[in-house]
Amino acid sequence: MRPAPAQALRGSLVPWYRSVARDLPWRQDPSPWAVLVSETMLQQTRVDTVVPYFHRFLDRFPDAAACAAASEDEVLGLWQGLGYYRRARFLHAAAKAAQAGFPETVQGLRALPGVGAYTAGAVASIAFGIPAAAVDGNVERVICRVDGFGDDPRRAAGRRHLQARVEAIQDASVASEVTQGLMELGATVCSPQRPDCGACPWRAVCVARHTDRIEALPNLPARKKPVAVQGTAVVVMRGEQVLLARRPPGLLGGLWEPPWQPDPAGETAGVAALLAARVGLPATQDLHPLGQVVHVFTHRRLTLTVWGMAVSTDVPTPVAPGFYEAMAWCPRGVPGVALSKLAHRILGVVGDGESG
DNA sequence: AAATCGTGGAG
DNA sequence: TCTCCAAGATT
Repeated sequence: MRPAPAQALRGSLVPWYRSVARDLPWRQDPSPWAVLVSETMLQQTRVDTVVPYFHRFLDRFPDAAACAAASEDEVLGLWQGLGYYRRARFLHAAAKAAQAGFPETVQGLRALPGVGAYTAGAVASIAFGIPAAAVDGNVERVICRVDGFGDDPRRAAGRRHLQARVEAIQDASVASEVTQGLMELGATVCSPQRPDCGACPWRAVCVARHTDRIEALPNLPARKKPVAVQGTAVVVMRGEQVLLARRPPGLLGGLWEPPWQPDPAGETAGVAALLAARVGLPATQDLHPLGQVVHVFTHRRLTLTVWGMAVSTDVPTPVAPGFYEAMAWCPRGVPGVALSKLAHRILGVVGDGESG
């Protein structure tokens, strides 16, 4: 069995998409800015998770100019809890870059910060009707299966193959429908496990289905498990205020949190006092253990021992030591800065102690 | 090429 | 509880 002609795939895909397309918020107003925001938020993130963030973000920033005029802290504030926070900083930078004129070509879009091959193709096709390929995880899976493509689609040769195949399926008259139809098919029918082949517009021509390789494709390398890391956090209270620190670019970059650090070589003893001293706080004999927090990132499984400490109200704001960009005393209830889920969990340990 | 970078839902 | 992994980009 040979792969189906691109024209035949397009011909059955587009009518199918028009008949089943979900009513998603970014499909109501496919303006370039709204599409860029949605595509950025949707990177490695589920639709159901993104929807409320998308509404809040576009409500505050209806266009790129509004976002460009805002502070990075405010943009991060609208992103808190969504993860992969670098996306928010990139989007903010892209909004500023777009003040010179929103790019209307694949090349121009690709030059925006945080916009890679997929996002450039998605915005070009959905917002501008350009017949560009947008190969995300859904499209990768759908194409590998319909073609019975057994190579690793993430390697350079595989990526080129998928890119060319989708470009062949594309057409200027239905560019948006092809891009969204391919993703809709992967998201709602051709799922990673137990795909609903009976509902697939391509069931008659799917090579994987006819050779019983549906579950085996796409042929992806096994992913690695997160590495276990131990660390120590310090929650310093000054009356009703808690000490928060702003992280540098990288992990949770730009977000605020109670200070923490990985334990050096598995040593836990004295790390809390060391951390407090580094932050420039007075006598640390008040330090007491409050509990533990476990937080799993994509590549790290972090177990933090949380210590508590109270200082008098005349203690000034500590000087940010090396790692952190800044420190501040913030109201514990409504800090007013962007916090990660990890930070919330650390602060939650204090709440648990008080209520229990 | 391989690491890095969050979070939560589903099975 | 454990595994998988989701509309990726960058270095």
